[in-house]
Parts: sequence; structure tokens; C-alpha cells
Amino acid sequence: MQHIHKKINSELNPNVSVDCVIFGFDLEQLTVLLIDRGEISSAFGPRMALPGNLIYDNENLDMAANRVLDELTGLNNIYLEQVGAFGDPDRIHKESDREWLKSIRAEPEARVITVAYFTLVPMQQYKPQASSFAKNADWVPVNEIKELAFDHFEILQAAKEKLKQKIKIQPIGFNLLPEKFTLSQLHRLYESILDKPLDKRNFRRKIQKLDILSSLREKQRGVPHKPSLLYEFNEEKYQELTQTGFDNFGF
Amino acid sequence: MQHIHKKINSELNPNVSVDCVIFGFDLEQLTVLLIDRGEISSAFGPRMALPGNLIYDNENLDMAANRVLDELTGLNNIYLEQVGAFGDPDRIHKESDREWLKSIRAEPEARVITVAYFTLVPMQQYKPQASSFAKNADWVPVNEIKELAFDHFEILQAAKEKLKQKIKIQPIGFNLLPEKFTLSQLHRLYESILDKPLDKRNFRRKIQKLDILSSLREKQRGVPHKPSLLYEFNEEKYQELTQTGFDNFGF
DNA sequence: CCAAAAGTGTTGAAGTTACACCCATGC
DNA sequence: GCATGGGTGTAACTTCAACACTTTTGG
Repeated sequence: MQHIHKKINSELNPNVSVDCVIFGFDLEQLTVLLIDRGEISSAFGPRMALPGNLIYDNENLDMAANRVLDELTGLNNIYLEQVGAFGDPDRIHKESDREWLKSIRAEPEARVITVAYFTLVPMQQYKPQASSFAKNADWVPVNEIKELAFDHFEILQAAKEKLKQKIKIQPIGFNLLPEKFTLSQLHRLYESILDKPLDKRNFRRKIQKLDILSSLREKQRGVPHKPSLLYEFNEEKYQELTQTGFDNFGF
Repeated sequence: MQHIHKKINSELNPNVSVDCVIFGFDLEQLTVLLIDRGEISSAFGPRMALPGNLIYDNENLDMAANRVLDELTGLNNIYLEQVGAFGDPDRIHKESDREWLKSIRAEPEARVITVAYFTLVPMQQYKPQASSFAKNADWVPVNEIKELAFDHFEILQAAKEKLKQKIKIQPIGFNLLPEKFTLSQLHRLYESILDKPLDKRNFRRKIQKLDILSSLREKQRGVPHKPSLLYEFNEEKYQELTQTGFDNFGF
């Protein structure tokens, strides 16, 4: 896949960037989409970073986030929600980051504040393709991430918090799963996001009460235990509930 | 659009500003602190704006918000919480705003993204004093505000939403009141923020269960009806609850 | 037959909503 | 004495947390 961006009649703004925290789920754990910046010549430091880059002066922040995500990973047309703005003056304190910026930016020393966005996507439908200064782009389990470029680790934590909040008031987690899924997979997803165990029976009861699932007549095959029923969303109710939200999904 | 980006660390950054949404309560309704920019020479448009200005390259965003608030209104040392980043390229579309910027900025045409902050303060303890480019600074009832400079009206709406969310999980609303207050005043405050009526008895029950109020032996005087008992906070419990929050103050 | 995950109900406690009347004061 | 807002309790209902055993499959 290649990206042909219509020529943008505007300059990069050296002071404002966007970064994207794209969450996925591999049926085991929560993952996030990172780019690999490759070996940085002389300096040690984390190679991985959130996909992000400077904005253009004539695009709004949401558009910039989508463009940058597309340019670096090939994912496009994704609804992104803002996490917030980050940008301590010492945000670029790692030598490796400084050096890397010199290789890709016109004004590597400029003060940059970055606006972070996040969202959730069904991993299996999005195959990231690295390009531009991303040497590679791939899903990484959130719990395995120990450090990232710049202040991206901090941004990731903030995004995780937002996600925890959001999952309590909207049925967002659902579209991280394959089209047909089991309640146990959904259960594991909620536990991954909230980072704590949830009672199986209580969880199932609550979820079913939301009335957004249709159980299929189909079962898992080939598993060495009692096969689970498969479910899918009731698209209509799901949309409705996404709009209205629920005040109290008190996990 | 041009960028004159200085590498010197103590310069104003032409592309990033902060704006502050400071909420107060006048015992009747929610208010917000605005500055009056005065008559703008030839153009019509709103005179009022949120206190805000460009950041310096060597200060972090939180510090910038505090500094700007102090410079424009004299309020200082206030805990501010981020609302988010705003900054469509067409954010400066009113002629009056454009003209005003020419009078106060070195690069009035620069693309600016702004980071909004909000907080709540006890009005009676903070007497705003306008200075710098603010001709006046004063509390204005939120419901009376119909338009503001730039995209400040939109920012105000976003801050109100944040406030609604926050009041459901933390006892923030309390410190908008005078030191001694009645439960009815607190009740009215919650209704103002949530913008809907709350049952009197249920409200009182819930609030009291939080166990952060001490009832004084003192009563209102001079009111033409049964005088109310006065309350104050239990400072210790209040702090504790502010830390931990409550998952479920389900109004 | 064993291992592994799926699936299923009840109970006691806590919380939620809705609702109507008397009380103390100033004028 | 009247207008005004202050103050109080209960009942029906819903929601919540805690908890253990049987079922179905693959190997």
C-alpha cells in the first residue's frame, strides 16, 4: 500500500505535533500500535515510539492526527479522540531522541507541544504498513512496554486512563474483537483494560443486560474444552448505546 | 503564513497559547471569570474573552496557564486541570479578533493552537484585578454568556462538560462556597453544574453520607423563612475523598 | 478419564427513586 | 397570618457482590 498525499499547500508547524495511541486486542491482552524508528546512529535509547509528527498550519488537529497515522502506519479513516496536550520543555531530554530529531526535522531544537489522540480498533482488520520515517509499525502488548521515545510512555499511561474511564460509560470495547466472538474473549478484554479481575457470572449478566449482543447458533470448534457459543453485535443497539452511554456500568 | 521561530528559550512561542476557564458560584448560579478586551477600534464583535495568552518556550503548559491567569486577572497559585487542546485553523475568523490580535501580538497571523485549563474557586476569596491587555476582569454568570472571542465559547462548553463529569466522582463543588454555607446553597450549586433539578431529600442524604460536612451550631439570620443550619467542611475527610474519589455519586 | 474452559442462580446487603407535610422566621 | 424556603422518613424497587458446581470437548 502506498500513500499519495495531495500536495499540501502549507508549512509544517515546528511547534505543534500530534501523537496517536491506537489500541488493539489480540484476544489475550491489550496492545498498542508503535513505530520502530530503527537503530539510531550513536546514541542508545528506546527505538519505539507512538506514531506522531508535526502538524501543517492549514489542517486542524483531528485531521493532522489522521494524516500522520496514515503516513506512518497506513491506517486511515479512524475516529480518534483527544487525550490532551503534552509538552514540558524538557520533553526531549534523551540523547537518542535529540539525535533522531536532527535527522528528520528542519528545526530539531524547537519547543514542541504535542496533542495526543487515542482510539480502539479491531486489530485483525488493520494491518499496519510502516512508511516515511517509521522503519516498522506493529502491535505491541501494552504490558510489555517499558519505555518509549520522548514522553510517549507518559502519554500512553494517560491514554490508558482515558480508556478505563471511557469503557465504564460506553460500550467501546466491543469493536476490538473479531466479528464473531465469545463472551470469554469479551470478558478478557474488559479485564485487560481495567487491569483487574471481574467476576465471570456478574460480568456476563451485566453485558447481556445491555442488549447489544446476538448469540449465534454457532459454536467454537477444535478447542480442548467445552466449546463456547459465538456472539456478534446488534449493530443498531450498539450504535444507540454508544450515543447515549450508560451512567453506571460499575465495574 | 510565516514562522519566525526563535531558538532563544525565553521567547513567546507564536503558535501555542493557554486559556483558563475559572468557575465560581455566586450562590445563585455558576459564573466564569472573563476579561473584557475593551472597545475594538473599528470592528464589531464580542469584547469578552477567557483569560489566555501565548506561552514561553521555557515554561511548561501548567505553569504558563498560571502565569497568564495571574498576569491578566491577578489570581495566582491555583490548581488548574487541562480541558484539552483546541485550534482549528479558522479559529480566528471574526474580524474583531483579527484586529485585536494585531494590536497585541508580534505575529498576529500565526497559526495558534491553544490548551485550555479549568478549575473552580471560591469567588469571594478571589477578587480579580485586570491588567496587561485586559481592560477589566470579572465574574459572569455562565448562562448569560452568548458569545466570546475566538473559539472561547466552544472551550467554555467543553469545560462545563468536564465539570459535570468531574463533580460526579469528586467532591469538587464544595470549595465554590463560602466557608460557612447551607445545604440549600450546595444543592443549588449541584443543580447549576449538572443543569437539572435534584430531589432535595435524596440530595441531602447523599451529601451527608460522604461524611465531609460538619454542621455548626449556628443558623442563618435575617432570612424571611426558617433559618438554615450552617455547615463547613471537614477539611481532612474532604482532602481524603478528593484523592480517592467516589465511583458512584449517581445523580 | 483427565484437563480445561464454558456455563449457570441465589441470596443478603446496599443503594435508588419517588413522594408530602410540618416548621421557623420576617414582614 | 401569610409567604418563604428549611427540614424530615418510608416503602418499593433495583443493583451489587459473593460464591460452587456441572457440562462439553480434545487428547
